[in-house]
Amino acid sequence: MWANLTINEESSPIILKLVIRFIYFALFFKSYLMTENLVIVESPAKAKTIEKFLGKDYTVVSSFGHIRDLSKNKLGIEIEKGFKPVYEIPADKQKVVSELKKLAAGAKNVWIASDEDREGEAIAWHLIAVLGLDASTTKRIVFHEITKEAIAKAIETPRAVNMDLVNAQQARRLLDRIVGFEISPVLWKKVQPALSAGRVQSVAVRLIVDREREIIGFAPESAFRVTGLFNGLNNKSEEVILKAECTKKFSNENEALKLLERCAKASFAIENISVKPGTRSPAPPFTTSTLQQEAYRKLGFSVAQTMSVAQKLYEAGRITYMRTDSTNLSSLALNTAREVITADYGTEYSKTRQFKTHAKGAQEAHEAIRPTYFDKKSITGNNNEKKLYELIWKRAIASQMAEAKTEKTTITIGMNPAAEVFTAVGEVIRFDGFLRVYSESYDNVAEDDEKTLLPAVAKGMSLDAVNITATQRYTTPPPRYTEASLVKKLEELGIGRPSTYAPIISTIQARGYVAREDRPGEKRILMVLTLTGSKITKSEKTEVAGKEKAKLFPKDIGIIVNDFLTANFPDILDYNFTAGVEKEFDEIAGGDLEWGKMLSDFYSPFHKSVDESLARKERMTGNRELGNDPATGLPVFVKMSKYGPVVQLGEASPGNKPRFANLRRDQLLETITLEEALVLFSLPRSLGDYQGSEMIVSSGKFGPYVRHNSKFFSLKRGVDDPYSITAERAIELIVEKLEGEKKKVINDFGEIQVLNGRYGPYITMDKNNFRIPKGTDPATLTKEECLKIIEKGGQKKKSAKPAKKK
DNA sequence: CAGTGAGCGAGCTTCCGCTTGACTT
Repeated sequence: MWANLTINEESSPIILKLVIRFIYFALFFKSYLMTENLVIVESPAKAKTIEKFLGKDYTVVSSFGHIRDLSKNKLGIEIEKGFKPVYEIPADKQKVVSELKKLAAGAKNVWIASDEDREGEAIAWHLIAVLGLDASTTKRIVFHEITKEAIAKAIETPRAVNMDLVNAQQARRLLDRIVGFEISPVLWKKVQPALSAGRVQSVAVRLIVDREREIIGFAPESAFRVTGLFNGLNNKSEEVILKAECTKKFSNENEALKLLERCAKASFAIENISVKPGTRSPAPPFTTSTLQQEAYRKLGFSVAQTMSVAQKLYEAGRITYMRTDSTNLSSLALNTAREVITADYGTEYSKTRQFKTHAKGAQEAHEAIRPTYFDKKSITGNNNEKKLYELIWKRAIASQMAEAKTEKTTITIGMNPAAEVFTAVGEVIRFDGFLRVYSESYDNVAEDDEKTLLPAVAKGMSLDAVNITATQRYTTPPPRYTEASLVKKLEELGIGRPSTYAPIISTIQARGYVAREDRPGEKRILMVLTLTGSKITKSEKTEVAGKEKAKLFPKDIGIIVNDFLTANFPDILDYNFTAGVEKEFDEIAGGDLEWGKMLSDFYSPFHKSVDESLARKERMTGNRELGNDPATGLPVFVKMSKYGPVVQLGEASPGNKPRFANLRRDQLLETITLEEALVLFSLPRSLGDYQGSEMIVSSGKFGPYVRHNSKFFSLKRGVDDPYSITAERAIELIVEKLEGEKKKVINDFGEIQVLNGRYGPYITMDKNNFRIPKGTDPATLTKEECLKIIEKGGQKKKSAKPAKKK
């Protein structure tokens, strides 16, 4: 859009200024006078592309998504007037709207080309209303792919706005507003201020809380897994080595020992060899959700990071739209993919196919995510952009390639006298097909599950056991969600949309309901029995269990809110609630249900439970009594205080303030024990003297610290623990920080200092920092030179601090 | 830069889905 041209007039010479003004003027007139046809789409990048296809008679502009919404701070629904919505133009949309109004007034025809889904139809309807267009002459057009043919076809077949679809959107919007704006205030009263609830976020939190409880309740069981290493001579007299696993697992050490004893006296031979051909098919091209999952697994991107990199690629014209639930590819894409595959890999590698979209509630307004031009294997850009682009390219290309042909071989080794059998499974790829380009990653793949090529052996061949090992294995609880696996689960449940997956993840963290955390895990001892020759030895092995990296953990406030909501609003917290209302939205869209009726049927029972939950007196604090402190005999409680989860020693009474201590990050009100709680009262504690002053370790506003000589030294997160830190380690921290501070000072002129900072050397005076010009050696700067730099830098606007949220 | 933790009451918080820039260090 011309208004988005950013040329800095101030810094240009006068002649250039005039030229720039002329260009603005010309563009202004082009839009006003010469526009036969004004086409409005949702995204500015899309507008740019389409304008190229449509030629000079068309001006294509963007609405930047929705232009009107329910009022920001009030409910915005007149419930007693049959759920009449009160729409407003948000402050940040005023400018777009007034520009669109001007353009529309000067155009002969207005074409509205918002997406062909519920939201897009509503955008079209709002545009007609807000821009004051004539609904009977405004042309509503749609296309699912941005190709010349699709756009030309759309222009030939305009239609009117589909009011049923608009009403389905209004029902969705109002339902979400009612749920969010009626339940959230209940939480402010019953739990804590500034909390929130909603159809989507509350279920997302529930998934994480429910999963955590499964993990808490999980009792690991152990079994013994027996593997053998065999050797023998094949019919070419070559020595072969074969690793095989016993098909049976043994529930205890004694049973495993019994098998090993039998193995010691047994002989082994190959009982059977089975070879089965198989195929593997490529995954569909990316949707938003699968892109987020794979970018997380293969590139380690967070969900938000994936979206911001993808946005860059989209704006640069490298990929198609990145917020989509469709696996569809345009016929143009199918053809160019085929050409690239045939040219690069040969005809036998090409297999053109279209994938069906399985996602629940998919609206398929766009194509799948794919490269705009398949012949571009890589692009210029920063590293992340390159990596994500290549991932998208490979996935889309692979989706149009032939299946891989595999051969799975299973060798069965029998014992004589017969007891158990061992099997070795190997897989070879006979034709790589799409695997030549791309193989999909999966969550939670067992590390020793890899299948390899097996040696050439024949049925009946006798084998010797080099060794046979029985290793204790523990069952593992269901995995905690990562950002990406949560998105996958939400999509399966039909909850949330491609444009909201990333915001959902950030909302539930911003509210403090869940947090992305690591856990070091705990060492666990495994029993190992080994048979070598005829001797059985017993040994131990350790493994780390429960180690977590960047997983979503529920926090106490999330658990309390979740329990309150599931108790008071079970229907809305039901995993199938969205699926149910989506069905009704579909009925509204099909003209089979009146949207006002749907809302009123929902509202009466819902509003009743809002009133009932408010009427109950008690507040939710997660209060739990753990027992009595053996030292003082006082009762020990845990609960959610105004500032977070605490343990409390003794009851509060007039004149007696009980002791409080914060829970640690990795503790929950629900699971903390009396012993663990009592440890929390051991802070602040003395670590003895260092250089004649006492070291006191405690935990403050910014986490645990050591205080020495009235200076503070933070403990290292994930390394040090205030309850167990030793004096030696504390001294290390003190020395390290003091030395670092020494290095930080390059030159000290009193009120002016030259310092080494995170972003390199800088000058500081009166708490204001100034950048040192490139090419200047900071060590040689004199006080006068520093003053000059400060004077120059002082002219720049003092940067306003970002608004602080408390 | 290194606590708070009760209760009262003013005034504030909040939803989901479409879209991009703002904004720093």
